[in-house]
Amino acid sequence: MDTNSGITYAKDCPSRTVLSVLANKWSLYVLGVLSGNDRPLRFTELRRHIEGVTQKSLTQALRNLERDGLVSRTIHPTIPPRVEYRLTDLGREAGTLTTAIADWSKTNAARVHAARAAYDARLADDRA
Amino acid sequence: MDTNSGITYAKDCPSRTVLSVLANKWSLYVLGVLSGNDRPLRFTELRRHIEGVTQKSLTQALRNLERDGLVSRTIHPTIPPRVEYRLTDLGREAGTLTTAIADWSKTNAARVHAARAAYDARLADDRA
DNA sequence: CAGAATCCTTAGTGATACTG
DNA sequence: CAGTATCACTAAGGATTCTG
Repeated sequence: MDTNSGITYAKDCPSRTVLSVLANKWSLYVLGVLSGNDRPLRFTELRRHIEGVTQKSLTQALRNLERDGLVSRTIHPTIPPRVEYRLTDLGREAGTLTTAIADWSKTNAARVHAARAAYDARLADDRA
Repeated sequence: MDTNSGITYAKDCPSRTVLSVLANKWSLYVLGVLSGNDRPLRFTELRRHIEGVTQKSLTQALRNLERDGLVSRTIHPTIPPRVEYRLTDLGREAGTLTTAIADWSKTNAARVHAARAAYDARLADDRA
């Protein structure tokens, strides 16, 4: 009997595997960008929209998302090659959620940064 | 002029600083657990609810969340010491969003795992 | 263009021991 | 109890080079 009605995240909880993909810096951005565009995007386009991501990290994020069925990858065997990424239905659902987080982050960034500055100031005081 | 109406995540975008905290494995769980309980939780309680987290990682996650004003930390100067963690108003908002993600992960874990298995099987085929 | 492969640096994680 | 401190280790990330 647990008197606590709250949530417990067990090690083998299947949701944790899913969360590990979503709780990733670049995955969040990829979902965000693809959600914001209804047309499929090419690799370099995607990369242009996510400043600071390296080709390696973006490739990896896209592979993980593809693997989990959130993103589909279409290769057009032309020269030069053309690869397009789009959200699957599953990905669109997830995108809605992660976009909500991104939006919240944007509108509350000031509050968070203020809290952070105050915290850091307090720390500096304590050290002095 | 950009013909693309989509989102771009600039390097200096303030939301990215916020996202870096939320896009963290343990932070998500902490917010989830604290959202699920309306009473404040102690360190070890929190840890019991998040299987597999080390004391170091949990401490770090809690510090980051406290720093960003999402979690408040109350020290009761008793012996033995008693430290309680609770969500701030800001944290409660964020918790709603991250809990939505956790819930989605839980209900869709099967679909994701199926996609993953299919992907891995295809890979194995290609290698053969 | 869209990557794969390589090397290298650093950040994250775990285990252990110690403290107010 | 709720941490801090330290060391060892692994995994993630960056820079660069190469290829169909």
